Amino acid sequence: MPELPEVETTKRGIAPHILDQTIINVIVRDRRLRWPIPEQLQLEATGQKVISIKRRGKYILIETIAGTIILHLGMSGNLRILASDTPPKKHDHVDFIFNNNQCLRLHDPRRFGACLWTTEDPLDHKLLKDIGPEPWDDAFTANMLFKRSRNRTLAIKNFIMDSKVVVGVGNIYASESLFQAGINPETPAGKISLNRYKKLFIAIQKILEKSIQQGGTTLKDFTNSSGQPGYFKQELLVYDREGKPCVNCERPISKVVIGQRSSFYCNLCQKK
DNA sequence: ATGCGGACCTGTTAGC
DNA sequence: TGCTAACAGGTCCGCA
Repeated sequence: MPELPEVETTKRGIAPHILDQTIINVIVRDRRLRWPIPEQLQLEATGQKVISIKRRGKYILIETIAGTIILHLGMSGNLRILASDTPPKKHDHVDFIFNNNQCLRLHDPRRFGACLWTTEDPLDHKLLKDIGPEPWDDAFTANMLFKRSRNRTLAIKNFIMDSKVVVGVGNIYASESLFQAGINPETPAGKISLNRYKKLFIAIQKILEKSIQQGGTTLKDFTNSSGQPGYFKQELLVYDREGKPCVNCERPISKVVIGQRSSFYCNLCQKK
């Protein structure tokens, strides 16, 4: 479900409800996520006040003095702010109950998500320490993409989806940014010129920004922390538009599987 | 080091 | 209508 814009939308939605609030209870109903929810989380987060809510890549970090809750929504997760007495539904894995009577609830049917606890600097955590720059970091540039891609043979789509290269470009926005940049998704990353990487760099930033403004993309079931959908779907130019006319040339949009993921592109507007 | 494929899951939809 | 197969927004890990 969530790519970076959806995670950012979620973060912005929950932050005002839980910042400076104290966690009075952590209710774990189903520990089974990508990794089991640690018991230490319940023991050590209970009684702690939230001092900041951050996002790094697709991870949401809820910081307290004692440690940090690391959340990942995986493919199907969402976080909701609810009244603390709202009855749980299927796949509601964990509730954080706050002193203001609010409940932050993690729901994740496919269980690819994560809910972890660290007492170290979360950026040093195993899952976070080696990930690449944010799309708006100074470290993320066209030049960096160009240099890092030299001698790489993998498809450009897989290259930009590699979280060690840049975080936050998931399957939807990878297709969209490559369309915007006029690059065929199967092009070997190492064969793309600096000029084309400049276009791609701009496209990635622009698309992610725009999607965040629209509250993310709802394909079927993404909702923000209040249960509202995102509106970026109406701006998708190629994703899930196989056979429909290209907005530039009206040729039907093609679909190809790259790295086991569906990829959409215009065979005329996007060159290898 | 790089690149690929499998693995982890459930729910929904497409197709017979 | 009902069964089955394919597919879905992520990403870690092991192997060649």
